[in-house]
Amino acid sequence: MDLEFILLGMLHQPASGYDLKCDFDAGPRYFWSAELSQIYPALQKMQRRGWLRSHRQASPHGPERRVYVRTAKGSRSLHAWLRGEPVIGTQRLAYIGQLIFMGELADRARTRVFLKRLRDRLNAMAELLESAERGLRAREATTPAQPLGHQFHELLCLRMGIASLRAKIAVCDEGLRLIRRQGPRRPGQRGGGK
Amino acid sequence: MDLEFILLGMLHQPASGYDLKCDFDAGPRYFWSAELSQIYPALQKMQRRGWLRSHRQASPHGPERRVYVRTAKGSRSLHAWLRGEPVIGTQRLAYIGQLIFMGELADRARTRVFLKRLRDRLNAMAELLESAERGLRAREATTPAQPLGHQFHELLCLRMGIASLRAKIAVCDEGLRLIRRQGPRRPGQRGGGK
DNA sequence: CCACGCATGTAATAGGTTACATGATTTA
DNA sequence: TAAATCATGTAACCTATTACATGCGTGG
Repeated sequence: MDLEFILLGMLHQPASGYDLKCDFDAGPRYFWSAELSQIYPALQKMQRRGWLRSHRQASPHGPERRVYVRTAKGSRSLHAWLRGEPVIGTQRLAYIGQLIFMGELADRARTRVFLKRLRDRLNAMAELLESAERGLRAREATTPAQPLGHQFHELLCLRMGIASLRAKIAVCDEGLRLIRRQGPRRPGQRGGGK
Repeated sequence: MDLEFILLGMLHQPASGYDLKCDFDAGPRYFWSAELSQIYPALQKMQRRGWLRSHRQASPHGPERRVYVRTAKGSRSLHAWLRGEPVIGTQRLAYIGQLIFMGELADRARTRVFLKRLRDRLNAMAELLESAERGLRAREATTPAQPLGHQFHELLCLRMGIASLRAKIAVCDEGLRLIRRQGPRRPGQRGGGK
């Protein structure tokens, strides 16, 4: 259900299924993702329900496109969702599970490598969002935009993603510092040194 | 697949499907969740694969329990997963979608209410994790534990969750401040005043 | 001509939630 | 005795990923 509302939101201007997939992959949509094989049937279903209209359109680069347009009914559905309670949704952060259970290996070198790799991954995501933020700020400088309009909301979302990632990265670094402070011991070696 | 490894990790000591479900609901497992109807078949499948053994055991509180124990083969599988790359997994944060598209409503009172509610929800989760952290630190004070053992890893995970939530809450507050600074205008009213 | 990007779809499978069926023990 | 907690499971459904099928247009 939520996917449909998100597609509805992304259709503030007409777009094809392919366009929407590109939007999902474009980084700022870090909070959700979907495959084409999920998007196409969803759009068809939404059209049957009267939330969208569509028409075929020639493409300059390839085969004919099917462009979807949101109807008034679709807008009403979206707005009802927006006015509702915040939908928390689900997280499946397998890396947290790996980190919790990694104590079992009792191998601080492993934990160190893991934390470094995790930090790198999180950092790469953060940099993506940060470049999107810079892009948004640049657009803001040229076009004035209304005081608390779309750009304000998009900026908040980006900052939330960035802040969350940076906070996690800081905890990785904290963990790495603690390991370093304990000195380089291999598994099997028993502790005792200050 | 990841669910199975997480169950394997949770089975560092023998447990029933019901026990594991309680663990998932107990907060510290904020990063993942599963229903009983998913857990029971998963355990059966893992037993068929030789990762677990199980035996029936009378319960003092109700019907007979089926208690699962991890085998050496199960431990090897888990450890291979732990030594592998960090698994990023998926997020489906519908509330970020709501916030992005909320610009369309052009109703700052709505955005304000939404941000307040979101902050409250995130705060409730953070408090849950913080109480788990206090509990862990209390246990740490009594039992010494090895330098970088299970408690170290669990603490890192808790801190990561807490830090991420607190960072998001700070962005909510930042958004609320910006809205307040713009003064209380209703939708339809056009901006302009400094 | 082949690889790549553009473009739309279906089929098979895996992962996850909600609803249902059953029954024991404890507590109000 | 009714409700709550403990306990295990299946069935139906929804959501999501991977694999497959098709075909246009551009550039090497």
